[in-house]
Amino acid sequence: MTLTIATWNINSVRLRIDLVTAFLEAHKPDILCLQEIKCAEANFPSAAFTRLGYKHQVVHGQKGYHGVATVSRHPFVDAGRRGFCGKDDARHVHVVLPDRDVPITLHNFYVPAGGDEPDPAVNEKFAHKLAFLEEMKSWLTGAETNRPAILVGDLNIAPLEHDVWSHKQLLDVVSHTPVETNLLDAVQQAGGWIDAMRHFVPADEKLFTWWSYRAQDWAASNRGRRLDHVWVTPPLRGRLLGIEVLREARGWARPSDHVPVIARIAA
DNA sequence: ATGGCTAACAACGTTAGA
Repeated sequence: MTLTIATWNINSVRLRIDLVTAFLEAHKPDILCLQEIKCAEANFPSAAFTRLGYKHQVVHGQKGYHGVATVSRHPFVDAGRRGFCGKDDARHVHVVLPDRDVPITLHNFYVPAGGDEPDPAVNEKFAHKLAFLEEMKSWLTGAETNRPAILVGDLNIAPLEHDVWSHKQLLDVVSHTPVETNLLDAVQQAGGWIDAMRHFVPADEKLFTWWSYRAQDWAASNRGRRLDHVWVTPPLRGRLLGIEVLREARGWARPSDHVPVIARIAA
């Protein structure tokens, strides 16, 4: 038995609902975690998911931008959401999945992008991003490490050299600056999280999940970044079966700039 | 080195993405 979990920054779930349903029909994950749904909860296209069997839905949305949702074919034991940095800007939701003995907690995150200037003194969006990560580090520490847990989402940081098309050229670019990559590493260490994507793909191999809309030819220039992540705690390490990055989705009609990442776990 | 694109909305420019 396999538990299949997909994560995808969809960049408007209403605009791209047909892409989402095509993806679900083709890949049939048990659970799909979406980021940047860009709608209020009342406007979430709930029926389209229910029609395909994803009737268990937890949505943390707001009008216009950000927003996350986790939809599933199987019921949740529990669910919740958390506001970070004293805001309720719809960047997190979690669900609890029944498992063999101890239930699995599944976090779905949309970390702030951080704006253009990588200096918290002059750019409050970057300061917010760093504060958000600090809060993640404190909150996800300790207890989680010994429990089965999964953390997915758009973390808006490409931590390793080969998570970007050019390490040197992106060292000063928000998403790959040392202050961000060091802080993300601290979040990971604090919770004992394992990078499930790099568990399967060697660190010296390029691995991207996002390609800018601004490229003339995204596939030819291939100036991507790995901004989307799947982490698991040690109790799930031995149950990791594989990771798939659906690169082809970037070439679909009117695509998101992010592609789905699919994780398979022995159930 | 720069510019390049896409989406939402009490919308036709602004804010946000990264």
